[in-house]
Amino acid sequence: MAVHKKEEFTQKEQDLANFAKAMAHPARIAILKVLAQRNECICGEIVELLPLAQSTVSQHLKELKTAGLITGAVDGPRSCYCINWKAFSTFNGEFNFLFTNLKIKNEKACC
Amino acid sequence: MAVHKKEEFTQKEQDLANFAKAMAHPARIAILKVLAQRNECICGEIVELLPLAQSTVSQHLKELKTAGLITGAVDGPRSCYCINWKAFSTFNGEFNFLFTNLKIKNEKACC
DNA sequence: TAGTCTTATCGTATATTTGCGATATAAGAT
DNA sequence: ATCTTATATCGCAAATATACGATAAGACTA
Repeated sequence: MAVHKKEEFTQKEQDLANFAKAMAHPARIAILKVLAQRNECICGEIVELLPLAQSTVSQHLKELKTAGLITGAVDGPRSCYCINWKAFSTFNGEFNFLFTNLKIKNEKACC
Repeated sequence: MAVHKKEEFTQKEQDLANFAKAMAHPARIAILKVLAQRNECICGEIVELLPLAQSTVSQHLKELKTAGLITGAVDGPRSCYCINWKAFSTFNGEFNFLFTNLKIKNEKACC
């Protein structure tokens, strides 16, 4: 039964969904906010700001990195993460293409 | 252990995460696309377009409705769904506030 | 009333996510 | 070499999500 059928949708649909999924947790939104507000990269300082254990934050960072929303580099004994702005603008473009542009064509919702 | 700590984040972080979560599946992206492309409301026609069972599509529609991304109205023996454009523009605004605007302040990522 | 059509919900199996502590890893300091 | 510090990964438990078939609910039709 529970065989996930995600691969039966188009690549763009999957990409958008994956991007959204990476942001689908308040902890990851909070991490992105921290990274966006600092020009320099942040490492375990994020752990101090969040109500989560270090291992959990590390896991969230990994998910964000895997999804391509952030970049990461090892800097000696610490790790440095930054927002991947390019990925965000790609997402924003795709998102707007799918929805915001179509809004202009449509007039009113019927319900 | 696995006590979800979502409620320990700000309301805006939770709202954004919930919105993203509603879009975090290609089937729901596909449903939104269908709804966005038609001026009139669609009902079980969506089932024909997706590689999923009727009950599964109904479940996805319920999630989208619960998250506020779409509106739904019962029209006799069939149900009618429409994109909630207002919710999308709210999300877009919040999203841009958090990330796109901050991008201007920042110059270059360090990694 | 009975039949049909459309949609929602229930029950269930499986997969994935979330979270933590414990432990491993890796680099700099003593 | 050992200690410390910072981060990643492993292993586990609990919570959620995904999907389907079966069934219920509601509204038209005959």
